Amino acid sequence: MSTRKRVSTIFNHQIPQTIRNSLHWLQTEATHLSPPFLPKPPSYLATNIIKSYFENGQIQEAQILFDEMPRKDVVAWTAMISGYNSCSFHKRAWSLFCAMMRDCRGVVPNEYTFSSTLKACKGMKSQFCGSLVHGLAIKYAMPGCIYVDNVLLDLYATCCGNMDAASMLFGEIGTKNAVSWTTLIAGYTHQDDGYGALQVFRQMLLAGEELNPYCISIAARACTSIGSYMHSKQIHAIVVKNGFESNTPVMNAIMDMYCRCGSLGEADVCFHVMTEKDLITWNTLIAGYEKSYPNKSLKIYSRMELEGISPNCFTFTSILAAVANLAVLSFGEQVHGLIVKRGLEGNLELDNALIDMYAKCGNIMDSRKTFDRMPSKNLVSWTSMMIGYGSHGYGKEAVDLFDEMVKSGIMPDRIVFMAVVGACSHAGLVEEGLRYFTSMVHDYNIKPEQEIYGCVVDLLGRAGRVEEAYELIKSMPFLPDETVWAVFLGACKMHKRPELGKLAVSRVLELRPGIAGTYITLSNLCAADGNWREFAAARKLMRRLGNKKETGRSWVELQNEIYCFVAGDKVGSHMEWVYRVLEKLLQHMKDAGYFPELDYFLHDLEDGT
DNA sequence: ATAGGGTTAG
Repeated sequence: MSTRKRVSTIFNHQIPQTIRNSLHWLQTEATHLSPPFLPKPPSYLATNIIKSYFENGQIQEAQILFDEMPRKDVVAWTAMISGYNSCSFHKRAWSLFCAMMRDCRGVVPNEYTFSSTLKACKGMKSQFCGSLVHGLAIKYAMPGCIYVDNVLLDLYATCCGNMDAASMLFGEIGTKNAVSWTTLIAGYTHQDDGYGALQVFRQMLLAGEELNPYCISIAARACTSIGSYMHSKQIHAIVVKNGFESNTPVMNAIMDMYCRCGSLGEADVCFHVMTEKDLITWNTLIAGYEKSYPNKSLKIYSRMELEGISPNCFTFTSILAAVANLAVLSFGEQVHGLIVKRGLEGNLELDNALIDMYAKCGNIMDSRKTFDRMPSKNLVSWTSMMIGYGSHGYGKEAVDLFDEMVKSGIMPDRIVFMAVVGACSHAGLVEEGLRYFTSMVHDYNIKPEQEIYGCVVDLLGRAGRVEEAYELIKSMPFLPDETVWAVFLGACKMHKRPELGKLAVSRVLELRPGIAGTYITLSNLCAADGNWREFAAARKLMRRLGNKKETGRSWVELQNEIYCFVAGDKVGSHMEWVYRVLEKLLQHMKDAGYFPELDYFLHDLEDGT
């Protein structure tokens, strides 16, 4: 059925048969009627219909009706602009605004038009269009209208990340309302500046502005980015005090906040107390457990299915991440199956999660297949694929992928540089890795921070260029943190450099005391050096700490069973098999010309750690 | 008749 035909069918259903003719008649012929007899202008009706078309997702129908309107007033134009916004066709909304301004019939935009158009600019993430409209808005004397002011604020804060401009605009708003405050706070959280956000939140409370659910959930989000338990508790208290405990979106934000500052227990309590859970409630808890207790994530998911709640893309992204953490390929394949069955294939974020899952479960081929199948990729897709290649030792592939990505016009960020340098590091491609590091700083003007320095130190360190790594650390434009020293320590250990190693240990201990693993490394370094007195001292220090290094566990999956074991394990009926497999592996290793490094292994074992 | 702020992922 052609679209035009469908339009008339819908007309027949929704409004009387004659309406289309009447519309036309009213607009062309009825203008001579005197006021008391003048019916409501016909464009009211048409505009209403346009609105309801958009609400039902019938976009083409709306456009056709609009095109047929003989006289388009500003309200009709604005309804079209906001309609296109509502279905995320921001570019269409923008071109409608341009068309309206070009229209020779001289339609004058009003405050509604400006707020809708500015929203479209935000949707397009176009600072350029935004400034343009800002200028026009000033020309039409729009600032002063709170709706226009707020969306301008939103544009500068959330879309351009220009908090200076945003604060200035905020200061210029004469009578701020709750939306102004929330928008400013949201801008700070968007910049990951939780402290800035909470500061504004505090000012808002001091200014006597009344609290509302929107603003509470955004404040909770600010806490999330700080990761502070104390602040979280305070926000939760505000929720209780103001009686927002029954507001589902607010409680979702509170749960998310607890999950992200590591208080899963508190999140769980909130979850059980909530009487009205929505899909986001479930998704939040599943995502919360994904990192530290992936199996629990899966359990919550199955309970969700039992309660008849239908999962969406968000749910499956977290589930895939949980499966990736468990590294059980057969689970991952099942989840992939579920996604296909639910018809959720082709979602960008899901595909990204699939790339990551297959790589972490050891199936790099299916990672690549997913990657190649994607109709459009974003930076995360490329990065996930590179990380996958890196962890599988395919440095060359990662490097090629990086170059291909740049050629396809995607702008690299610091994380993708970490991915490619990391991949070079694991594959021994030292020169390439250094080249990317230099390129990041010089060609892309990205300021290096701790993490990327850690990657480069690792790159040099692994390759045995320990001195160079040390020089790099010394030349860093800020004080290296414990992660950088820990990476360096690994290199010293690997290449038997006890002197530099001890230096690294002392730095790590200064910056982050209380980690048993550091003492173990220290003692091993002393042992390798033959210095048994220092060895004993290090071990003693560690015991006084009373904090045991978490046992390193290994597992194999055989015929739907997972067999878990630790070094030196003797119990369990399956251990006999484990040792048999181990012997085979050792033989393969030796055949390939590798010999086990026992130095450190023995000492680690001795403590029963 | 047309306009507003709150869940992903490397």
